Amino acid sequence: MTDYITLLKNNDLKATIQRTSILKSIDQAGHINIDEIYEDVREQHPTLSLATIYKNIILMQQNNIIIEVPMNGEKSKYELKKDDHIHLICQNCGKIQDAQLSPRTQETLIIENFTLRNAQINLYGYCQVCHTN
Amino acid sequence: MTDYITLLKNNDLKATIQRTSILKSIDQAGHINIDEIYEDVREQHPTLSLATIYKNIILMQQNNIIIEVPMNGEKSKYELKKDDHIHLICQNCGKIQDAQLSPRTQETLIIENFTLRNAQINLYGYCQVCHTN
DNA sequence: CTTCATGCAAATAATTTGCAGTAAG
DNA sequence: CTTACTGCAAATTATTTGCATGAAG
Repeated sequence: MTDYITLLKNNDLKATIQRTSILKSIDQAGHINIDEIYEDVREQHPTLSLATIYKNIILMQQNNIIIEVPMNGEKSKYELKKDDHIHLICQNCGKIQDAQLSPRTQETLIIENFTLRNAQINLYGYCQVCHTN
Repeated sequence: MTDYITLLKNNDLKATIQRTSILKSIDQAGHINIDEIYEDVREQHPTLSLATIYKNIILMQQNNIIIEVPMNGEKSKYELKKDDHIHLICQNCGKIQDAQLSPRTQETLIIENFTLRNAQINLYGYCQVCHTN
């Protein structure tokens, strides 16, 4: 269980209810977009505004607490910053699973004349449940 | 040189000036967003409207003529449909280069319990020019 | 000719901003 | 206490829609 308050303070951000709620929502969902966060946090904090979510999503990205996952044909989702990993996105049910970025894959991504800093890998296909149905 | 008219007709789309202009703009740029397409095509066709671009981008995506490339923190870009490839995105100058998706990389992406249909790989880092400066 | 595409203007959705009041440290 | 954060309303930007006119086949 991540300690959201510490996470914020380590980045010199005040630990407000709004911020910990947003982080909790992202953490629990795994991958979630702005509107879904809004719906989610409103259950506990009905006055929490969309503007606050927008402002904080930007701020937390800048502080590298959360990461944007841009999606094909829909709004970006956000996830807590974790070790490098790849996304398995089910084209049927929409579920996103995280998977390891294997050392073998990493090796194959070393490319001439390009200094790699960060690999963003999204695999689209069918998850086990949708595949077998 | 791709023949835009044939490309459109093969998909039962009328080959209008607007559509061929949009395709030409995308083709020449390699990767380009809606606003940039608009600026670009207006040079030759000042009456071509943004609404037409939006409508056609959607249509051409549905017909698999063009592909959306969602970007971190900015509007999606579009490219002509090509064989699978990966993107090398320079975090300094923003340039996007295409690179081969090597057979070795492909092999390493075979993952248990997931039926892969399409791999979207964006590598962020520094291109040769920006790296050496 | 017939059908479908375009361009415009209006509608809607998404995101950002400014600022007075409020809470964190 | 002081500074930074929030919520609201307004502003801005992005995208979609309806419809009369025009062009493609």
